[in-house]
Amino acid sequence: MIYNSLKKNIQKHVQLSNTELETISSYFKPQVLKKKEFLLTQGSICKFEGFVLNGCFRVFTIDKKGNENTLYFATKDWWLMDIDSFMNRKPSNLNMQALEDSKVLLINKADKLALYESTPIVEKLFRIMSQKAIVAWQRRLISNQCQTAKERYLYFTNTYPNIVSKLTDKQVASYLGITHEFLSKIKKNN
Amino acid sequence: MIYNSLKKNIQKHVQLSNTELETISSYFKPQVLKKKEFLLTQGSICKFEGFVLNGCFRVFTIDKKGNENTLYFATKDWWLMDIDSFMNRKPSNLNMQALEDSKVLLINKADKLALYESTPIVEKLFRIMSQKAIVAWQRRLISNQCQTAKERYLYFTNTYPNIVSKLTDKQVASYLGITHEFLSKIKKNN
DNA sequence: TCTATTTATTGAACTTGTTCAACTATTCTC
DNA sequence: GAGAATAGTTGAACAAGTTCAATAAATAGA
Repeated sequence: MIYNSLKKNIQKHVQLSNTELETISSYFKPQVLKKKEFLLTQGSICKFEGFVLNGCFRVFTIDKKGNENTLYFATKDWWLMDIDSFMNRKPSNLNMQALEDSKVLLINKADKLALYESTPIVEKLFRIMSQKAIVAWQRRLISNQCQTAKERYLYFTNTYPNIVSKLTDKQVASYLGITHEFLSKIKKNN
Repeated sequence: MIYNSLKKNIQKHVQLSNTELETISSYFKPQVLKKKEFLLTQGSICKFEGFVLNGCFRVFTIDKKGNENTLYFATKDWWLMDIDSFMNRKPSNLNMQALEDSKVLLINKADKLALYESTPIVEKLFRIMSQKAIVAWQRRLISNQCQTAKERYLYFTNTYPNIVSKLTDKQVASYLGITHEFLSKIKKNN
């Protein structure tokens, strides 16, 4: 059943009844994306929140200078969202691109709002998920400010070897915040 | 009334009744800190979530190499918390130090949990606050990866002139992720 | 008000990371 | 399977930021 991994993921964060779990899942619709397809492009409004069933996505921005900066990669069991764009109907700064053939579960805004109303545990779920995300973002910022590119590279490859194996060095470099040329040099004298 | 600014802040995020507002506020207790006093020190467990009534705090970590890295500054109407430590009873990685005589409102964990139970809108409140925080942390990360130290310095001083005026250059540098010597050089050829 | 301490400035040498360009290897695609 | 496009490597010159040390300025205590 395609909803199994979503349900398991939700249960990691909050305790809830099967009925609640069914209600929540029922609002999520599957969508398939081919390699290189975009789920969201910079400038458009994000109309969904997503959960990755399989495959891999890269979430990135392109700044005025034309540099790509990767915010995160999302593989199986990761969430995909641009909260600011989704909640406030703002043009997104983010691109979400499938790095391989992928499948996601999506919920649209009307359904999400309905779910918050009908199933209060969903507020708690997303409150807890958001708080965990904050902790991760704070750690990432500190790591970026205190560690060298080589240290960050080693940490990333050691922590997420199964993600790294799906990525090109260019993509890894854009996540680490360095040029791919420099990453190549880091790898050389390892 | 000391609770006014807390109430106004809450109302910015969610719509709620006066009763709810009173209930929430009633759990928060005022505490006064003198300049240089710590509200939280690295290694101890964070027993509160706080809201700044006046004064200014610096939230920072000291890494293994001994470098101070400032996560954020909190002046009037900002929240102070270490979610990971508070929720999971983990030793905190953060220090929260008053940069001047300050006053905060604090809520402890038992009361916070009681509040989530008794007053469901609090889940929504913190869900929304957390989501806004994620957006801010993502922006900060991108800014750190894509902008030069000078660009970040100019953005910070232009965006938060009233905070910057309370800070030493050393503190600003530790927020920007550069040495204070280099900040001095940036300021010179401006 | 004097002294101790912290903060800010500056320069020189150094390290980290970038840019550009040329080349090689890989992978799409038809 | 050939050609086109993309990704990875390398080197040289450069720019951004650090480190260390010495000095000056500001602040905090007593």
